[in-house]
Amino acid sequence: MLGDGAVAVHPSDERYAPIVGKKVLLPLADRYIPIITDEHPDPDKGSGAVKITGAHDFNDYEVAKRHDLPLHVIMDERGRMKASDIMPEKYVGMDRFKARKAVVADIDAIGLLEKIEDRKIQVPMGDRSGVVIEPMLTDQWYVNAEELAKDAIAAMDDGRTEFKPDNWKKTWDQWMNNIQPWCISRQLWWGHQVPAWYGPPLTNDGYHDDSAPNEIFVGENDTDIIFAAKEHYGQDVDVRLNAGVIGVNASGPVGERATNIRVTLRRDTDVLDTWFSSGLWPFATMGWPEDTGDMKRFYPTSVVVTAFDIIFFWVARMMMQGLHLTGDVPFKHVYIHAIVRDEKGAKMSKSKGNVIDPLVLVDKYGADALRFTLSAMAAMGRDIRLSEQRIEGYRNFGTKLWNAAKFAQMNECKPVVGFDPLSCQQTVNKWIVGEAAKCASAVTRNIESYRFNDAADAAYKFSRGSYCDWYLELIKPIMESGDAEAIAETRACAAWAFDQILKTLHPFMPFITEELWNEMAGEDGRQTFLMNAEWPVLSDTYINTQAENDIAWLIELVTEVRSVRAEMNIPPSRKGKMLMIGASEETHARMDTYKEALERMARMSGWEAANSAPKGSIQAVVQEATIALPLEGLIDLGAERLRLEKEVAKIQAEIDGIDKKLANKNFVERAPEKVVAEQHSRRAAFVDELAKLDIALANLPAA
RNA sequence: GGGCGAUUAGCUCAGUGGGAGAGCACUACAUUGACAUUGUAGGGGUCACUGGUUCAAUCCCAGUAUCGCCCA
Repeated sequence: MLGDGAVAVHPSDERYAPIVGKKVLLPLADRYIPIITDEHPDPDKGSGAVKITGAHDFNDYEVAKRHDLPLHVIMDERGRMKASDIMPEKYVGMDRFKARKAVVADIDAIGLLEKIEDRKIQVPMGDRSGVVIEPMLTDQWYVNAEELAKDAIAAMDDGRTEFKPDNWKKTWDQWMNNIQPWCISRQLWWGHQVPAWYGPPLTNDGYHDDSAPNEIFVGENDTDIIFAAKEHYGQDVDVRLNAGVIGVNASGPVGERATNIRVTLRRDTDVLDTWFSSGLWPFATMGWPEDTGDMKRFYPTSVVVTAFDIIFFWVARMMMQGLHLTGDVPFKHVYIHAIVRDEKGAKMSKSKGNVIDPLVLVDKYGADALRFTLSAMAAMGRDIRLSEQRIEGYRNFGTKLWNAAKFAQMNECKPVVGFDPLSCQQTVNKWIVGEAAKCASAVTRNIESYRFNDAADAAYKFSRGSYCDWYLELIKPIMESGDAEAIAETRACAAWAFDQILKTLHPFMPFITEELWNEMAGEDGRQTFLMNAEWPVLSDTYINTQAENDIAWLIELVTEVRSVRAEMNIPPSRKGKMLMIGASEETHARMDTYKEALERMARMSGWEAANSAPKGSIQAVVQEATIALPLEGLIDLGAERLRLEKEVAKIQAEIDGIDKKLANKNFVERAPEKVVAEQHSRRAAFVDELAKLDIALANLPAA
């Protein structure tokens, strides 16, 4: 109340209309203040008249500005009533809480207190101090952000810097185009102190003129400040820098220019906003303003990785200050990564207490499992709702890798210096070399385009799917074959392919891969740490189509046989002969080549060509061939019939779908030839399979 | 009020203008074999809804519903 500058009423409020423009006497302060109209007061609340304390309330400040009301700051930085023209002497020096009570008591004492109502009001509390914060008008330093923003907006517009994913540019634009002056003064004890110094105004005779505002000197260092101060005060003036007192000492006759003037400057006690200092990070850390080698090499840098809520704070500041101070953008790309939310999808926050501590997860599952999970879930433009089960799944993947390494070691697979993947003779080796090449280029491509989930996925599929599930199984027969040359090649190739796994997985699972990298080398050791090893760049010439087709066929055959056996409940322990009906010469050759692998993986005990399936066998179709597994006595013919009929229905549904398409003239005429041809060949394959299944059904004895 | 995004398997999420996927969960079988923190196989989805564009839409466009975030 002591700092009030007016009483405001709503313009539409008839009750007060007659007295608008008049003045009222402010009790205790003994001042007259005007009655004004403004949109701010709510006529339905209380009396409908609001006292305006411009220097101590945000809303009142706006009203005061609109009506050019005086802004009386009534307390000092310790919350004590400050001596001034408007402050009654009684309250000077009084603490804010005591002063409030004293004011109420004094008003009551002079008989002006009508009533006291209990009201809930919002009071800001200091985060660290825990005390009530008083809104208070003070001098602060501002940056003309609108001006600085122009360059930053332009740099984003012309693509000198790009967002990944680019939809964040809309957010950026919206914010940058509505940017407000940036207050950079912070009342903290830590941080970069504002580089501004205040000096007393001097009259010609060398005496302090209290009525004039202080002089302000800004500079990078003490020398600059003193230089600027001498420029202002005169070269003969002794300028001193002192953190506290501001003052002047002089001697000489009054009315003349004094001699021996000594001026003490006081530095602004505020520090710079954290984001102001942080904005300097990309270049201040590299020796700027010197033209250092680091600056040349790393500025602009390639990418800044951050979260979307930091676009406003850090990214914008780095862009504005970087462009202004160095003339160039700080980075080419801004990768906005996902935010990890809690299981309910809420943003984690310390004050909410829903923070998932990564260290707890690391203790539980390992850093690699957590890191891989985050990578695998980091699809561009989407947040992560962290699922512990998924971390657990990838933890198990790490164990899988460890076991694969153990197997390789048991088989004496060690990296061979100078190993040439193209020299491989064994089909499985040719195949895994090609798979490694495809994996490496997929991981590279996806990392470069910030598609980390796809990169993690490609590395996972290769190491787990291709290498562990198939390759290691397929080389077991070779390892047991006694063929020294084939074994030597396979050992070298298995080690080489495992190295590719370690390299491509290293960004996602740095610890276990580094460890295995070291372990796999055996006593010979490695030339470098894995993290310093060369990233795999494997040419497409490593891809061998013949080997691809061979292994694709093998995988299809094994999968198909496993599937029908499982569906027919044939125990894995029961091996059986495989009869190949209508198989090509190539298939016959493949059956011989992979005999051992098939015995192991498809539970086969030898094979032979046949013209038809014997009674009581289960049958499966793989490409051009029908495979019959004569397991009389073990299979339920009724179940086998049902199974085949289900297959037939599935294939028939596919054919029906394709037929529907092909019957559509518009499709045949307007779709690209390639697409139409593809449908025809798909149909042919299905029809072929259907025919074989029909024969298989016909061969079943009636149930 | 303005802007952005989401809606796909029981759960957490990828994905694509022409044949629907992963991890986990679930079911069955398997334990002298690198691996039970396992293996093999299986079940499970009108890709939110309604219109439009297209020979063709889960995908592109518009609208609706629900949810989330940012700004005022």
